[in-house]
Amino acid sequence: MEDVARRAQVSRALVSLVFQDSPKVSAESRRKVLEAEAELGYRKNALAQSLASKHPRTIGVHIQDISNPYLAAVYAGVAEAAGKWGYDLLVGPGSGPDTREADLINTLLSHQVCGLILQSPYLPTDELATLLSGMPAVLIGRNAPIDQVDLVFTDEIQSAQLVVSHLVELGHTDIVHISGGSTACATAREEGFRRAMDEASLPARVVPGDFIEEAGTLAVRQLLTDRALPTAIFAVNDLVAVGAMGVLHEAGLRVPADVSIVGFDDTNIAKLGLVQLTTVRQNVDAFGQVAVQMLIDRVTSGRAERARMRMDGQLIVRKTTGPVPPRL
Amino acid sequence: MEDVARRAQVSRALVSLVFQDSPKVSAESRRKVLEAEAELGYRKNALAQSLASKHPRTIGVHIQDISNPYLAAVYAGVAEAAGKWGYDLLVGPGSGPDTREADLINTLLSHQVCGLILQSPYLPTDELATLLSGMPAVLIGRNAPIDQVDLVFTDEIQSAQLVVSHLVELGHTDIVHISGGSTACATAREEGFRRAMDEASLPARVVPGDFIEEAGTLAVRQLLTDRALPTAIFAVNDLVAVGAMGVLHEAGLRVPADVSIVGFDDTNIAKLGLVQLTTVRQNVDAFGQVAVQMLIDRVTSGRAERARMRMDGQLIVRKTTGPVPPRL
DNA sequence: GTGAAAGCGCTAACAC
DNA sequence: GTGTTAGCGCTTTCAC
Repeated sequence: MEDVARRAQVSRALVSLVFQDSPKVSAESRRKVLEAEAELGYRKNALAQSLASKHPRTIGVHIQDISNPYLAAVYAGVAEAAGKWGYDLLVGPGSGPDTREADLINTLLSHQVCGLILQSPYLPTDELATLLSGMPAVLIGRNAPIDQVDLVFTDEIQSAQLVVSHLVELGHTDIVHISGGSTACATAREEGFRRAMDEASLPARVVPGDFIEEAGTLAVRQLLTDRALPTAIFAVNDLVAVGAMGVLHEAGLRVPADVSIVGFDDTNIAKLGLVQLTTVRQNVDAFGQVAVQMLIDRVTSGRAERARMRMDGQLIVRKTTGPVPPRL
Repeated sequence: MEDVARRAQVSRALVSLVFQDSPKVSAESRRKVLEAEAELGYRKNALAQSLASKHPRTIGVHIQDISNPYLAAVYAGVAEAAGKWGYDLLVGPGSGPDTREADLINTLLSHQVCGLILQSPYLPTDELATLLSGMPAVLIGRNAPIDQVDLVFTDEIQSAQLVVSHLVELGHTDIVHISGGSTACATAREEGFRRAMDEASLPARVVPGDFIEEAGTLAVRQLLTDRALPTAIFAVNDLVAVGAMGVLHEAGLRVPADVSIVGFDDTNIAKLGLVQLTTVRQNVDAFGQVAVQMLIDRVTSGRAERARMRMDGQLIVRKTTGPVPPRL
C-alpha cells in the first residue's frame, strides 16, 4: 500500500480512503490511485483491514450439509448477495454430520468475522446461544428461540399441509410419514404432518427414521413384513423417499400405481429421470439474499430485536404420486 | 491476551509463547497461563496472529463442486489432516460451476493464507499459474503443469482401462463412451478410453457430452434414433450414466440385460438402491491427507520442486454391468 | 526463562 | 481534500 501511495504520489491515508470509496477524495487522486493499484497488481490485505477496522467486512458462513443441493442453492444466494454488498465470505471447514460444529464456528469467530450465517441442524439451542453470545448471526432453516439471532426458515407446517392435501385430493386416506428423528427440522415436519392429518380427520401413522436412504428402505421393509403398507408415503426428505422407492420396486410394487411417494427438499435426486419424485421445494433463491440483508442490517444499524422470516414451501408434483389404487 | 497475562501474573510475550507451545517455557508458567485462558474464555485472534507472524497457520481451500460426494470426501480428509497439524482452514465462497474461481482464490489470498488446496477444473492453466505465482498450492484431481504447484490426482488412464477390461471380459465389443467435454479431467478419461480400446483392438466410439444428467439422456436418445446403440456405455460420470439409464428404461430396455452401463466417481447416486451403478471410485481417503502434507511440507521446508502423487482408481461392480446379450 | 519494545498492513481521528 | 499520528492484537528480536 505504501508502494501504491508512492507510485500515485499521494499519502497512504488517501489510498485507504480510495479503497473504501470515500466521497472525500478528488476524482484526479482516485484515478491516480486506481491506476497505480492496477499497475502494481496490489491486493488488499483483508487481515490488516479487519484488524484495524471496527467494522470488518467479512461474514462467516457455516452450512452443515452442503452436499444437499437445497442448501448449496441457499449458499449460492448468500455468496451472490454478499458480493453485491461488498462483503467477503469465509466458510468454516466442515462437511458431513460428524464434524464438530462448535469448533467450526469458533474458527470462524477467531477470524474476526463481523457476523455469522449458519445452518446448524444438530447443535443444541443452548450451546448455540452461548457460542454466539454477542455475535450477530442468522440461522437458516431452523426456528430456534435465541435472542440476538435472526431467523430465515421454511414453514414446515404449511409444507406438510401441502403434501397431505395433495395426497388427500388423490383419494389417499392411509398415509405414513417416515420421520427424521429429533432434529429441529424433522420434528417440525412431523408436527406438520400430524396437524394436517388431524384436520383431515385421518389417522397419522408415523414411522421413525433418519435423513439417510437406509431409513427409507428399513421403514418400508418393516411395513411390508407387518403387512401394513399404506397407499401413500410422505418421507422426511428425498433420500429417504428414494430408499422407500427402491424397496417397493424390489418387492414388485409400482410407484405410483400401488403406492404414492412424496419427498422433501427437491434435491438433484428428485429430478433424476429415473426417479421423478414429487417433493417440496423451499424458496432457496430468497433465503440467501434475506439472510445476508438481515445480517448486514443488524451489523450496521445495531438493531437489537430479533428478525424472523418464514417462507412457504412449494409442492413440485412429478411422477411418484397418483390416485389411490382401488381396494381389492 | 493482556488480560490472560495479568491473570496468570506473567507478561504478554510469555502467553504468546505458551500458545505456540514453545519449549522455552516452564511447566509452572504454562499451567498458570492455560488456566487463566480457560477461566477467561479467551479466544485467539487469528487475524492478528497471521498478520504478525511470518508463518500463518491458515490454509485456503477451494473445492469447486462440493456437492459431488467424492469431493466432499476429499474435503473431509483435508479438514481432518489440517486439524491434526494445527492448521486452520478457510474455504472460499463458491459452489456451482458458474462462480468466478479467480475471484474466490483472490479472496482466499487476500486473507493471507499460507497456502492453497484447490480443485479447480475450469480455470485455464495459464490463468491459474499467474494467480498462484509465488503461493504454495496443491491441485487436486488435475494434472496441470505449473511450477511450484503440487499435484494429487487419480490415474484416469488406468481407471478407464479398468472399465474397459471389465466390459471386455463380459464379452462386450461395442462400447460407447459419453465424454465430458474439454475439461482436464474429461479429456483424460476419454484418452484413457481410447487407449484401452486400442489395446483391445476394438473401435473406440465416443459421443460428446458434459458432466450433467441431460448429457446422458441426449446421448442415448441420439444413439437410439441412429439405431446405433452399443451393448455397453461408459459415461464420464455417474450423473451422465443415470441419465442414460433413465432413457433406456423409458425405451423399454433393461440394464444390464440389454445394455451395460458404467459411471465414474462413485457418488451417492451410484449407491442408490434404485440405481446400483457399476462405477470407478477414487481413493478419496488418501487425497486430503496427502494434499495437506504436501502443502505443509512445502511451506515449512521451502521445497521448490514439484511433488506429484498419482493414485489408482478402483472399479466398483454393482448391478448395471452384465454379460453381452446374445445377437439376435 | 522472562520482560520490554518494535512492527505486521491497515483504518480512523484529527489537524492542515 | 490531504497528510500525520496512533493504534488494532499479536509475534518476535533482543537484552536481562
